[in-house]
Amino acid sequence: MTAPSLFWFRNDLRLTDNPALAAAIARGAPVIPVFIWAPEDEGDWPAGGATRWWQHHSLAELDSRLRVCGSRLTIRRGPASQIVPELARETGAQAVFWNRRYEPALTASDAQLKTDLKRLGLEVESHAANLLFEPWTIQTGGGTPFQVFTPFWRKCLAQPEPALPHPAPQALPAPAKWPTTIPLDQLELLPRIPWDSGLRQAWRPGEAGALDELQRFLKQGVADYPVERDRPDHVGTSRLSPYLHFGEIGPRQIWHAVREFARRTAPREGDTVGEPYLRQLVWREFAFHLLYHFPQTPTAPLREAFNAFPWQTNRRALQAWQRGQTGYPYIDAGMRELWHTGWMHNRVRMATASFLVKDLLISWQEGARWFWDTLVDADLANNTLGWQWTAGCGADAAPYFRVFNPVTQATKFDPEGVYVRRWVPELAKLPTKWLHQPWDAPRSVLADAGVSLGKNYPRPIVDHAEARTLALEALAQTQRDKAR
DNA sequence: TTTTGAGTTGTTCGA
DNA sequence: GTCGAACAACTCAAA
Repeated sequence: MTAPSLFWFRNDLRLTDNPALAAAIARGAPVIPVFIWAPEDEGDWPAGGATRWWQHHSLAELDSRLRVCGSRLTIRRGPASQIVPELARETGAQAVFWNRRYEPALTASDAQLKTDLKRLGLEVESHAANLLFEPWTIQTGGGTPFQVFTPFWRKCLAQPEPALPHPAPQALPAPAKWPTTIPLDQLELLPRIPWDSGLRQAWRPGEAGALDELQRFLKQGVADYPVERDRPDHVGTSRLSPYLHFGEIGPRQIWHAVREFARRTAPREGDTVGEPYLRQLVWREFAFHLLYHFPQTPTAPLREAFNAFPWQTNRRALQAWQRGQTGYPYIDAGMRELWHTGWMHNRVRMATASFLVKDLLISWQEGARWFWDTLVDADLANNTLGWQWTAGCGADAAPYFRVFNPVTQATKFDPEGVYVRRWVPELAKLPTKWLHQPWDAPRSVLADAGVSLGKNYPRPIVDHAEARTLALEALAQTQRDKAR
């Protein structure tokens, strides 16, 4: 009887295009798929509530998919440095397979574990699955990491095309005896008080959900993406971010599906259907590249001048922002969409982030923490890049004078107010003309719409024009201090 | 080494 | 109402 192999599932909860899993199967020995729940291994970034919810359902779906292949998922509780060697001993496994992770704490612990396992006489194989280009493979001509997106993008395009995705295995060879598993419920990933109904309505975690979403996007979204992606009131984006985060779909699958779609629908030379979307996919690559090369950035600004920025501590304002009670309907709509569905349209993420950082002068780290806890797609690399970009302290950041105007953004990207009415129902009856700035509405209009400012909807917690001036002064000061 | 061109997503003001 | 310029200066990447 051949000794089995362990396959350790992490952020690659899929059977399709899973190279380490394919390699484990190809080894010819029985394969034992394992998942280890170990929040303590995640360092300063243990999974937030929305992430835990998704994780639970994703694992359930993965287990049923594995069962179709004659296999099953073994679940254990961490830390992984202990559990993996323990499981190897228990099952008599000779080899361990996994796909690589790229977050600083995790690359370090994976490297350590690899060394430890080899010392125990085990074979260990790690594979590339979750990025198109691993962070160390893309370099400037000078051999340094990129800090500006466009040259990074061009360099990526100059690489050989990412490999074609592996097909999903039909079957996994089962061991003679399965190790014991913890029941999924015992991980207690689901909320005790049931606040997750909005999430359940909005999402179907798991590989099948991911593939359906990709098909939906190819059919209805990708061609109009350059315009439609800016409309939070439409479904114009891919909505693949949570699936990508958990690895229920791999970037290579998306890359080649989009390329193939573009070839079929626009066979002309030089046509760029799909390219704007692929560019966004490469922004994700850029985020991982930056996090890998600048591992301090989840908590520290890349531009050190910002260490001296006079961020305010204001619990009441922070809370108003978190709860969608700022008095700016577009901002509140976004924050409530986030709370309700675990996701927010990217257009609105920028506006809400800009509001926290520039209107309230609350640090981007506070915002990043809140997003981390509430997003189903919470991802250290993307979250860090996004917040530092908005705050103006990151790589390739927005110029400091770029302050989003919550009313202008709303009228531009939610022109009929569909988005705001969906998430801020207390304003639903306001005419569109006043919807995005109810404080300017005539009293009679407010009364007719049943809106009583300060009672059933707040007055603005700051005056945007004043806040903008203050922010610009503080930011200009930071620039001057640095220059000195 | 030095130089040059360029850089995701905006807003406001004044002509 | 529309449009272009100003809002800074810096740093990156490549020639």
